Amino acid sequence: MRHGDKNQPSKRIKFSKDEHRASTAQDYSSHFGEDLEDDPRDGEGKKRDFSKLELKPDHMNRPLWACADGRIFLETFSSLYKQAYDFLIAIAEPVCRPESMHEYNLTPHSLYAAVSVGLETETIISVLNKLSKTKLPKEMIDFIHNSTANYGKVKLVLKKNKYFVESPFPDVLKTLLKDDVIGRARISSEGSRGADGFTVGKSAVEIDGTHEELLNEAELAAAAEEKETHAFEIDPTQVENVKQRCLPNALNYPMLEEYDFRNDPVNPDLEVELKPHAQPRPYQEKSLSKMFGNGRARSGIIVLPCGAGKSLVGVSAACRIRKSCLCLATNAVSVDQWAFQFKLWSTIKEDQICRFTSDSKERFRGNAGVVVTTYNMIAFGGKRSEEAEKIIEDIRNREWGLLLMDEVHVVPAQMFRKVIALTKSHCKLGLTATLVREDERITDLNFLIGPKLYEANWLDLVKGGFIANVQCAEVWCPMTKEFFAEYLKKENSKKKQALYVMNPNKFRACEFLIRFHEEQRGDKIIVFADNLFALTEYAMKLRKPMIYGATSHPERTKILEAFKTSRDVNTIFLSKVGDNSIDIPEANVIIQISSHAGSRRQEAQRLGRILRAKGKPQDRVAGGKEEYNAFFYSLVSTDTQEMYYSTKRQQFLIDQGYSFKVITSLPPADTGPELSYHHLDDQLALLGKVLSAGDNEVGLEQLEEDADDIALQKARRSAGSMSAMSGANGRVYMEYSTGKKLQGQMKSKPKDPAKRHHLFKKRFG
DNA sequence: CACTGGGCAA
DNA sequence: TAATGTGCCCAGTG
Repeated sequence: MRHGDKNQPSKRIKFSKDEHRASTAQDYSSHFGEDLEDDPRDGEGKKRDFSKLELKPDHMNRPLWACADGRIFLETFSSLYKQAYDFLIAIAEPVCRPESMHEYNLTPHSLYAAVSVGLETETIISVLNKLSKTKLPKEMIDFIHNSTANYGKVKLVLKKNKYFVESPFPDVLKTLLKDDVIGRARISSEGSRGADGFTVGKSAVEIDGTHEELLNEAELAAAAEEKETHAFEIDPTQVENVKQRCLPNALNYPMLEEYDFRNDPVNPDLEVELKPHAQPRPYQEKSLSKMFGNGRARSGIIVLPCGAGKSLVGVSAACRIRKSCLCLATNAVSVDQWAFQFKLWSTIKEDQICRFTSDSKERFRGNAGVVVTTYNMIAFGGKRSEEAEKIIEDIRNREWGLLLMDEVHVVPAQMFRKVIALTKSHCKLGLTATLVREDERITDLNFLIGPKLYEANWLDLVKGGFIANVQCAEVWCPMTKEFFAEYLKKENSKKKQALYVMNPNKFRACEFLIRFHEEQRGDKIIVFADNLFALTEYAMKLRKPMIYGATSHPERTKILEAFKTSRDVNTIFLSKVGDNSIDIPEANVIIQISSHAGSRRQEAQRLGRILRAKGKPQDRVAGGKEEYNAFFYSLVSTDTQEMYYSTKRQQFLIDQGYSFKVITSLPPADTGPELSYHHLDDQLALLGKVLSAGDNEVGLEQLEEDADDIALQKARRSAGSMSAMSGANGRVYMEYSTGKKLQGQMKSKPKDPAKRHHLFKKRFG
């Protein structure tokens, strides 16, 4: 293959075949070197005048436009697209990847990531130049030089539970110590000191013969030079701040965090390996090669879409490092799943792995093991149970080979970021599908964890058949006259929301889509509603089961099991409980009726629920044309705030290259009374209900009735009756009040309905 | 074991 | 946009 494409440079190489290509600097140069000659005009003086940029004579063969401000555009129809993509994703931040033209941005952080995975300054410049239609702007070349000049000069090393800033260049350490934050973070320690006051030592450079293929020549050369190192110790609680000060946008000596795990005699080995059936897919292998590219373990972040097998990447990483591993997840369900994944993919024994959550406090036997727990458990600030206290002490005092962080986009949060300082790890690997937040903190991950090591392109994985091919659609539902009139009257955004979510036309579109997918295609459908009033109204009216926060665990399991196995249960309604960590591989259709404002992460996460590949790749290509096997509908009431939010929400997926088809004609015009709310009377009744829903001023009688209703419903659900869930008794579920006291009551199941009723009387009577 | 309350995140 | 609503976590209670 490698030799074959030399002769056919214009032929697009298949995704799976070139996964391992171009993963080192040499590969990039040699590959492009064969296709394109260096621009002969490179020696000339660089032109500053941007408007007079000249195209190279053979610009047609080159896919890039590089701008002086750091933006880079890639023509996706170029014969060199695939290789250029691999290169760009390594050195630049993808801004937007629509069908024919991608936009990337060269930033100090993206270049930090590039050099972190082994690319050298000159390689970056020469490959860019070869791919560019024009001579590279001088500004860009200077920018690359400046950004990468100090790379690799400083390391952060963990030794015997102490953190050291290490460098072969004592002058660099002096420079760093001039910084206030770093100066204050320094701890003077005893031991051998050099003339500069730094600890002097030799860095262990031993190359494992069996893994030489992982090391390229440049890295070997660099390793050979590394004879003497100087170091100073820093306060473990200041590691985060020190790393931040060293970043490209500050002192510009980004610290390398690598774990030479093969030469760590201090920490006991963990005897595990991958099972033979654990065969990483090409992109998983590629992720791992970025992490382990030079035979050591680099800290950083790997971004793979939902359903693409992030856990195998995590488990593989743990199996390569073969030291104790602390795995963090966002909730208890995830903790169970991770423990399961470790047992599924690796040879880990039952007593080497343990879960640490509020109701499962296990300890592993032996010197090394895997602990799976939650961010909450580590960061918890309150008083701990005695047992938890003991375990947490052990976790804090231990030196972890790998800190594996699931859903790593949560780590910048005030509370969760503490886990980095509270635990001592040689290597940190963060995994996520959605590296976005609606605040500005996502860039903090650069110093909290490390650079982004790899990011898969969703559409490439779709083409490879690894994730489902989803048709995304935004369904425009005009507001009914009456609902719109009320919408315009209301000041309160909450009431406005209630109106556009409950728009009868939206309900009818939803009902139509459910029927269509259930009856015509035999699909399995999830309907998402962020808002509990809408969720219950829709679910009751359509007689479908629903799961929300207060749904008990046995009940959830029962509903999911029915959805999975029963031909009669093909649609379930989920509140935002379904956004994360409920695993529903059967579903292939999503209908969103209400969402959390402009949350891009939620939108992507929900889409992720149906990304798990359905069927075999070959089944999904009909006549050479791609066929959709999953559907994602966003129902939007036109001319309302929802339109604005919807656009915002979609941005992440648009940036991944997805496009949303707009549907304006659902349900079809000739649809009549077979769908709900056909008659104006019904619509007006619904309107009345919606309008009173947001009211705190609910009469006493109403409250009492509600309390009864709620109690009855909950009792039925606890008794496990599916018919109650689906509203088969046909009675109105409940009026909804946002009154604080009532809400408190609604959340939980009263033990004795009669008594509860009495309490209500007391409270409000 | 089921439920409560305080705290946190998106 | 700010404020809000929803869900999950932990520990403590009977």
